[in-house]
Amino acid sequence: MNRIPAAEAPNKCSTCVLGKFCLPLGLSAEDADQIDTIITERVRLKKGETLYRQNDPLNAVFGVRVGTLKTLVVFQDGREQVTGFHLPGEILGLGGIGEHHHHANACALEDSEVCVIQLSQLEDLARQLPSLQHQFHRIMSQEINQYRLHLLALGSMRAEERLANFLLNLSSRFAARGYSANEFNLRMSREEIGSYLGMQIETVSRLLSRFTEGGLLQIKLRNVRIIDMDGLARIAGHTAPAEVMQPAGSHLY
Amino acid sequence: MNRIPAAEAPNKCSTCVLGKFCLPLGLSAEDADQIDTIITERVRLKKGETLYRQNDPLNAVFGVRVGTLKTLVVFQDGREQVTGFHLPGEILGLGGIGEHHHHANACALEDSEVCVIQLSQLEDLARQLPSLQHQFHRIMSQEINQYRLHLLALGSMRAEERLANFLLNLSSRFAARGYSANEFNLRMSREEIGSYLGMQIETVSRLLSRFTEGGLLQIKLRNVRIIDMDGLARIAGHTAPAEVMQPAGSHLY
DNA sequence: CGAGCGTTTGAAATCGGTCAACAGCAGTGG
DNA sequence: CCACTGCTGTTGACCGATTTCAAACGCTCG
Repeated sequence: MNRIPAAEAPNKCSTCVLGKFCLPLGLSAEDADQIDTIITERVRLKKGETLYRQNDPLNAVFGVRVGTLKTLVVFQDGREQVTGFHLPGEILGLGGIGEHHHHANACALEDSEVCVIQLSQLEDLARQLPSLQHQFHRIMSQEINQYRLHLLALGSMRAEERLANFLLNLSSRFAARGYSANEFNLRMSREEIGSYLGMQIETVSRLLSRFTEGGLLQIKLRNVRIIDMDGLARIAGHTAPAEVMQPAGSHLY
Repeated sequence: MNRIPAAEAPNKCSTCVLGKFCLPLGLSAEDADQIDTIITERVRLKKGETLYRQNDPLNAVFGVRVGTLKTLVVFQDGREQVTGFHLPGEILGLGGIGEHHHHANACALEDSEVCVIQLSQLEDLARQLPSLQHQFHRIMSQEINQYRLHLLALGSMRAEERLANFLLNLSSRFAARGYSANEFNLRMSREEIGSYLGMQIETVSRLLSRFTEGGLLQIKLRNVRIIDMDGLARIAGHTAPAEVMQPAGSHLY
């Protein structure tokens, strides 16, 4: 792990291309400049290095600048589960804010770099800038929502649906960042995918083979090429919660 | 649904017995008084009534005052999943703050009453009161954490473990509110439990029977009496994430 | 008292897990 | 450059947990 003082870090939040995924979203230029004052440093991680561990005291949250990280929880009995994969612009560590301790281990899947956001300074600044306060709440809420979708997948989808969903989700996140939606490299192993999706590594492998046989995609080790996006979406099934038609007058809030 | 203006509502946050689970936690008496000014009204719900629906615009979040509610998500294809059961003192609606729309339907499992917390006023007040800002973040973080635990259960536990966990979780929440940890009435049906835990209603029923045969508990319809808390905990298995021993010097945050 | 719902129980089918063997690629060192 | 080794991923056979289908039971409420 390699700490870089902010002074030596040439890139600022106010000009960062990831702004639209990250903390500065929706802030005016002046407000975004203020954020630069609280990003005290950045951290470089080599593949496999750990950013924080569960139960570590939490003084900061982290914005992914470069690379990919996974978060995973280790249980008393040694079992572990991957709880998320984090791409550039996404913020790590929010789940532990309440208890001032991290709830998961964060580990780099490839050489990565994260911005350190000191929490106390963020909270101070959020009191000055309603737009930042709002964005901070938005990001926490987004985190809740992401867990919620993952939870829905684990609770109500079959393995095949979960995996199709996972691939589509990755695809759209890459696309949002300007990469190809149809071809990308997985940064994680089959084991990590399986852990994340609540299935065994063999099941992941078998399903990927089945998708390939069905002409939905081509996969060679970690290189994925999606051939039939619609077909995959059809398998993914009930991806999104329904847009409910509102029975008039039946609800007030 | 029955709205009650604050003027007619005798109970205040500052004196509410649920304060230690709810918004006022950790606030000084003066700060808690301030909260009273933003709780504009309360809402009474009859069993089965809906407080809000997914996609409803979100202007307020809700503290459960009396009763129990469930939140559930309906998918495009009609399938639905229960995402949470909410006891007095718990706050509903946080997941939707970011998008200003509710992500789930909230529905009363029994006659209930909730406090309406106007979001814009809460955010204004949070800028004035650091302790409230902090508590608000704590509550959102707690929500993240709750989803996280549920997610871990769905992703890495067998049906038996999930159900044992669920019962223990309910038990401790009742106990925290001053009710018996060993005997309580479920407010939800087998169907709702199954949906929440990602299993079929028949599986719930069979497992409950198995627990009864094993001398772990007695259950008659919705009345549960836990006989062997330790035995149940043993089945629940890896309930909690491990308290990781920290290898010295290997992490900075 | 009967209807209807929620719950329990049984039997058969299926999905996914477990165990085991093997293939393929990567890195190491001779 | 090529064996050797180890790790990751694939595939097959079998097993078990959970689902599915079906039927019966027993509250609760009109």
